[in-house]
Amino acid sequence: MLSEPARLQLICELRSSPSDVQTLINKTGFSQSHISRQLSQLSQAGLVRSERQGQRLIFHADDPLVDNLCSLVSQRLRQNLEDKLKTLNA
Amino acid sequence: MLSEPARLQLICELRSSPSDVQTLINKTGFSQSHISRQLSQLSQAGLVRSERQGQRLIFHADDPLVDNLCSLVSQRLRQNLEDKLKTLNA
DNA sequence: CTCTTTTATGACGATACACGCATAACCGCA
DNA sequence: TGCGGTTATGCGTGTATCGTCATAAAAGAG
Repeated sequence: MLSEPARLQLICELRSSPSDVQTLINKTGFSQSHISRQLSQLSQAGLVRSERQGQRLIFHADDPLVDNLCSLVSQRLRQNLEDKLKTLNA
Repeated sequence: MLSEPARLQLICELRSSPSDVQTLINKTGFSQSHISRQLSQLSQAGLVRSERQGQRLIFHADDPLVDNLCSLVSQRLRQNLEDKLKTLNA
């Protein structure tokens, strides 16, 4: 799920603040249909849930699993970059 | 890296035991060139390292990051399946 | 140095899927 | 129930990348 840039971007937006599809369209520039499809996948994977608020659906992404995965990977990326810097400076 | 079935399979084999490319060919059925390419990607990502032993390269996959990621995801998958079972039984 | 074995790479077909358009299905509201 | 606005889906296209074959490059053995 997180290996697809669009999905990752969507889930990042949703983690910073739950929002409806229109907001996601504005923030990401993707088409409505594309966003809807990706959200459907994320929802089926349990990484996103939706809650109706009046006419629209508000999507949430409050699964701690994503936090854990991201911190592991980002930590590794940081370390890799630091190593490359060191070899450049040497 | 782990989202690609071939790469995931390769890294799983390597985690159970370090081996050379010929062994990986036998175990996975992929072509030599394909395995070489995927190993190159995995190596660039730091998930695999190679060590020469006589004529051949022995590839290792002893990065704890993979363990951590896999345990997180497998735990979630297990939970999801259990939930589905419960809703089926109910 | 040459030969042989092992690994890496260029080229290319096949396939999967991202992405948008058009449209259908859905749902709250009057 | 009909309407307006929101989300889902069928379909087509384009692109990335998987995977193989042929071949080059690399490195140990003789």
